[in-house]
Amino acid sequence: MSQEPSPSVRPANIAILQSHSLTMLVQHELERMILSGEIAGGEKLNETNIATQLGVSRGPIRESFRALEETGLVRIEKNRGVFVREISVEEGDDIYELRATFDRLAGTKLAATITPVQLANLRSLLQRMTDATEKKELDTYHPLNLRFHDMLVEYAGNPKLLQMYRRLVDELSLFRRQSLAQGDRLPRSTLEHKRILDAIESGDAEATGRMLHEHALASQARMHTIRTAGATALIEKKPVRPRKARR
Amino acid sequence: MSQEPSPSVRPANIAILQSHSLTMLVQHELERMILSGEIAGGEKLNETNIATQLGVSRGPIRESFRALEETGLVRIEKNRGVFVREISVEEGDDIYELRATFDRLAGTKLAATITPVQLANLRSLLQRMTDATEKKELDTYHPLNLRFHDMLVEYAGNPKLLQMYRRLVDELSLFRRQSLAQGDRLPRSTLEHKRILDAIESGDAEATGRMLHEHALASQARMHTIRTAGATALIEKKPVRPRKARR
DNA sequence: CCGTATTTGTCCGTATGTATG
DNA sequence: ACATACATACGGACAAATACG
Repeated sequence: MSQEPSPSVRPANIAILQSHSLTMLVQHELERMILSGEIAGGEKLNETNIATQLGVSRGPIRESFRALEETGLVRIEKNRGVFVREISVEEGDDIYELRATFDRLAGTKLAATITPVQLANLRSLLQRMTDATEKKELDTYHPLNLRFHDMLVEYAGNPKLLQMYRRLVDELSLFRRQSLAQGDRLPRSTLEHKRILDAIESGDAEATGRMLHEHALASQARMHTIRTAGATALIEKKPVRPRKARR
Repeated sequence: MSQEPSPSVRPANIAILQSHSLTMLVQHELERMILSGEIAGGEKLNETNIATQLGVSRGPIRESFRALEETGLVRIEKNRGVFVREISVEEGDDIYELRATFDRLAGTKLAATITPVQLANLRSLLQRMTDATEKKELDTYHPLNLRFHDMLVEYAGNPKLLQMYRRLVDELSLFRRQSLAQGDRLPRSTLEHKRILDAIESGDAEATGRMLHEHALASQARMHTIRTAGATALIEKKPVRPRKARR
C-alpha cells in the first residue's frame, strides 16, 4: 500500500486513508515522473531543483529518495547524488525470470480460486484488448496489458506477491521504455491471453501456471531480439566514471 | 564533520565511517536491533530518543525510517509515528508461499550451474549443522540454517532473487522470533538438507526445486502447529485504536 | 471538552565533500 | 595542483498534529 500501483490504469484505488505527508506525495510524484519517462534513465535528481519545482523544502525530497532507492527506481551515491536507475540486460534477464515465476504462481493459485466476477472482469478487459489489437492502437493496448497481468496477480490473493510483482514491473518499465515499438507481436499475445483465461476457467492450475510462465519468458526473449536489433544506445550509457580513490 | 556527534554509542565502525552515510549506518543499526529482537514487535520508534541514543540528529533517523518502511520492517502512520511491524498469520502464510517459490527457483537454477567450490562450501556448512544437531545446540544451528539457505539462493546467481529472498526472510524473522522452541524437528531438517545437496550434485534440477519447495512448505506448516500450540498472544496485540476520523 | 506537553512534519543554515576551470 | 562554485549531509529551529491530563 505504500507505493502507488505503477500502471497508468489504476486498480480501483482503495480510499486513501489519510492525507499523505509531503514525503509520500513527493515520492509518488517522483515515481510517476520516472515511470512515465519524464525523467530519463541515468539522469541526476537535484535536491534543490526538485524542491523548488515541487514547492517544498529539501527535507521531504531527501526522505523520498531513500524510499525510492529501496524500491529500486533510483540509485544513491554518497556525496554525489541520486540517479534514476538504469537496468542492464543482465538485470533485465534476472527480473524477467522472477516475473515468470511470479506469474506461474499467480496462475496456479488463481485457477483454483477464481470467482465468476473476477473471471468476468478479466474477460471484459481481454475484450478491450482485442479491440485495441484490431485497431492497432498500441497506446491503448499497452496499459490494458499491464492492467490485465496486474489483475491476474491481484486476484491470486497474496498481497505480498502483488507488492513484489508490482515492484518488478516498475523496474522493468525502467528499460522497457525505449523498446516499445514491436507492434507485430500483439495478435499473438492476445491469443495467449485468451488461452490463459480459458485455462483458468477450466480450473487447470498446472496448465495455467505453465502458460503464464511461458508467456512471461516470451517477453524476456522479445527483449533480447529488440535489444540486439536497434536501441543498444542506452546500454553502455552509464557515465560511471570511477570514483576518486579514497585517500 | 561540523558538530561532534556525541561519543556515546558510536560503535567500532570507525573504518566504515567514511564509506556509508549516517542514514545508512542508522538504517543498518535499526535493522539489526529489530531483527535481533532488541526492539519488540509493535513497539514505537521515537525519533528523538533514537537520535539521542545514536548520537545523531533526527534527519538521518527520519530518512532511514522511510527506507525501512519499504523493506517492510516498520510501518509509518502519519503524524503518529513509526512502529516495528507485526506479521499476522495470514501474512506469514503469504510470505512462506513466496519463499517456497523462491527456494524452488533457486534450487532449479543451482542444480544446473553449481561449481565444485560452491558445493564444497555448502557441504562444509552442512557438516557444521550436523554437528550442532548432534549436540542439540539450537542457538548454533539456527544461524547456520539461515546461512545455508541464503547461500543456496546466493549461488543461484540471480542478485534480484537474492535481494527479494532476504527481504522475505527478514520479514519472517519478525514473527518467527517467539516460535523458536521447536527442537525436535532438527534432525529431520538436517536430513532434508543432505538430500537437497545430493540432488544438486546429481544435477537434477527438477528434483532439487521440488525438494526445496517442499522443505519451505514444511516450515510454513510448522508455523501453524506452533502457533496454535502456544504463543497466540502476540497475534491480536495490535494496539490499533481506530484513528480519529479525518475532519 | 479545553489547555498543555510531547512528538512528528517541514524548512533552512552551515559544514563538508565533489566537480570544474 | 589550487581555487572556486556548487551539491549533498547533517543539524537545529519552528510549525502542526497528536496525546494526555
